[in-house]
Amino acid sequence: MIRSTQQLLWERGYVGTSPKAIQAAADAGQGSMYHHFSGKAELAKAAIERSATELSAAAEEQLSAPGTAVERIARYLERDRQVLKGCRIGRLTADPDVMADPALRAPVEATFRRIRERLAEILAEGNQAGEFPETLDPVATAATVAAVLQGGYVLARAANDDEPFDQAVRGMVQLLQGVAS
Amino acid sequence: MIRSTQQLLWERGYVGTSPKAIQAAADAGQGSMYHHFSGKAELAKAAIERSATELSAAAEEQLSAPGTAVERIARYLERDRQVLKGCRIGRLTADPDVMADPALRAPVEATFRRIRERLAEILAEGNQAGEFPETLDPVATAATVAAVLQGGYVLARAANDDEPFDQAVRGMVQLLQGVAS
DNA sequence: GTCTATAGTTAGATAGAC
DNA sequence: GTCTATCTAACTATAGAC
Repeated sequence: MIRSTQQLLWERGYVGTSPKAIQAAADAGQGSMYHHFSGKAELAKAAIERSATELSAAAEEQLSAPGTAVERIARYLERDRQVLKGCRIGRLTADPDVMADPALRAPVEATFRRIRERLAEILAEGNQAGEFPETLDPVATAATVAAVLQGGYVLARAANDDEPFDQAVRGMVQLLQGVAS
Repeated sequence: MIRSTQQLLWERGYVGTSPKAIQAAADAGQGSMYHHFSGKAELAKAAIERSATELSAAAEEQLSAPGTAVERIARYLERDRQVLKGCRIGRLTADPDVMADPALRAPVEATFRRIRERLAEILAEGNQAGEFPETLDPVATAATVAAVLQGGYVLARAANDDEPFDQAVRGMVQLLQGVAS
């Protein structure tokens, strides 16, 4: 049931996902759903938190791998993704009801904060290893890397084509390699 | 009425915007709305097209200004924006009903295509002026720049704070300056 | 725990008077 | 052109039986 909610939130967002749709997707009755959850918001909270955890784990997989900072970030950016489906967590920022509910926004905020911190850490390591010129700001660059991903999804969905995403990622990797050389 | 629809689409998206809400915002009756428009979709089409036109014009203002490629792009990225409200056009990519309707998706697609092309043009000019190393790919870098903006909005909304947007932009500008030096 | 019935509310639109 | 009345369906939840 949580899994079905995750899927529906990904595809249709919070406003666009009805309890009835969740029940149909999970093959569960209304009574069942309202027995286990107080309502749509609580179910969404569970689903968002699970998606957030899964996403962080997936990111860590590439980011904790060995290699230079640029290599690790490039692997993170270039990992296989379902580009046209967009980011499960990022898309929630477009949902006013999610942003308005602290319980729903918190995991979204935490996920991106963690990813930016992790990227900044890696970039700072690269800095210390002499991989980058000292002028490179790890925190700002980390935000840029995270933004390229989220923005890449937006551009790809607008175009109904993976290409803009792939270009954005390629451009970002080339820039990092450019300043690292 | 179109203006009210633009505003509501910006704040609540297509799924989250009801005809009744539009009428209330525009201080118009139902009869009036359904006289001028066949329904929600047609009204949304008009609103999206107008927002797209306005956005393209605003972008062109910075991009057509004099200066080096990096300067022009930096001015575009750093222009004053209502960051926490997100991008009026970009947020529509999270709306499955907008993406599913070719008439509604078309202006979204066209807007981003135009902006990416315009950025690529400017970067190519910078290349020809010897501003960048030859390895810089104008098309890919243009997608990266556009993505940083869209992703910056996402990060800022998730954090409920402008800062991640500003950091992402700053990181992007520094990278461009870095490869240009 | 799960089911069915019920209920108040809104979404989205049509009809016909003025 | 605009207004009010009306309509069907969906949304979100509660109640109470089993």
